[in-house]
Amino acid sequence: MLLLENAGMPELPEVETIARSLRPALIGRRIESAEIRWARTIAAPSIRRFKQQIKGQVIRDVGRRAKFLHIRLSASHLLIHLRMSGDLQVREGKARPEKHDRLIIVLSHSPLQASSPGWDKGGSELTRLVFSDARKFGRVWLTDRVETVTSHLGPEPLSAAFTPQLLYDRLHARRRRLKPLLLDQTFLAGLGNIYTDEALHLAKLHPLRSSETISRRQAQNLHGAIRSVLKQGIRRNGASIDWVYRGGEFQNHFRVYDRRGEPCPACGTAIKRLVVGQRGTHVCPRCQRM
DNA sequence: CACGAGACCTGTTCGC
DNA sequence: TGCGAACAGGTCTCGT
Repeated sequence: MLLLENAGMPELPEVETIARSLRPALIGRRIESAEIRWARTIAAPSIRRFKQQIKGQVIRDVGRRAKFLHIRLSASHLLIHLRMSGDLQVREGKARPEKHDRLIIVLSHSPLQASSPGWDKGGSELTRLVFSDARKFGRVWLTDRVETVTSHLGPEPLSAAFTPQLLYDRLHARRRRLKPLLLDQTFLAGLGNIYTDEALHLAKLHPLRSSETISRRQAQNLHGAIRSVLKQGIRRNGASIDWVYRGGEFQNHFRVYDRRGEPCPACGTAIKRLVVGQRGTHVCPRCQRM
């Protein structure tokens, strides 16, 4: 039995990593059926229509928009948000469903695409795309128009449209503390708790700084820092910590996140943990002053 | 508009 | 060892 496991978690680099690993395994496969094991996982449409509409569609591409996984089908789009504990796996073979499996999509095996030659010669083995999610926060949409789900999102931080000037303008259009603002997906789409802390430290900005006080120079630094930490995260296949561990290794390169009491990589001062907007927040008290 | 608290959920780790 | 508290990568809604 082949298991294609992923870094099951939430921020942009992790979702990008998952999209890249799933793409070759899924493109060209046909959906035979869908089994929903936790009803609330399906955000839209109704479970009945979801099952009915997804059946028979062919997977054309796998990509990402912000933290949404975007699976383009022949006649519609499957959008998946992993939230806190979601994970996507391609499973081959007939193992029993696991405890946290919330949605199981049965795929027909295309003989031209056998992922492991010599295995599964007859194409009789089942292949499944499984959405597992211990905390049940994750959501899945099946829709004709991607924008019905993603229209509220701000700019993609790695796109050409996201410029230092744009960031500066958006920061000055608001009067909010930097950390919650960067986590706000309508302001910028893709950052989560880890990469926000990392970017603010790299830019030497305090998470409580008010957005309209940021200078052009600081906005430029923040812009560079955001792109830098996201690219690094992708290069390292995302971050994996605690019990939701999978393949990434960016956790071995954190500057401040989850490093309370450890030395700042820039100046050696002990990292502090505070709570901002109910989220654990990590700062170097020396590098990041108000 | 900005912000805090509470919800939604389960599992692991911490502190006594 | 046991047990409740605290905490977790996200986002939504409500009240101030």
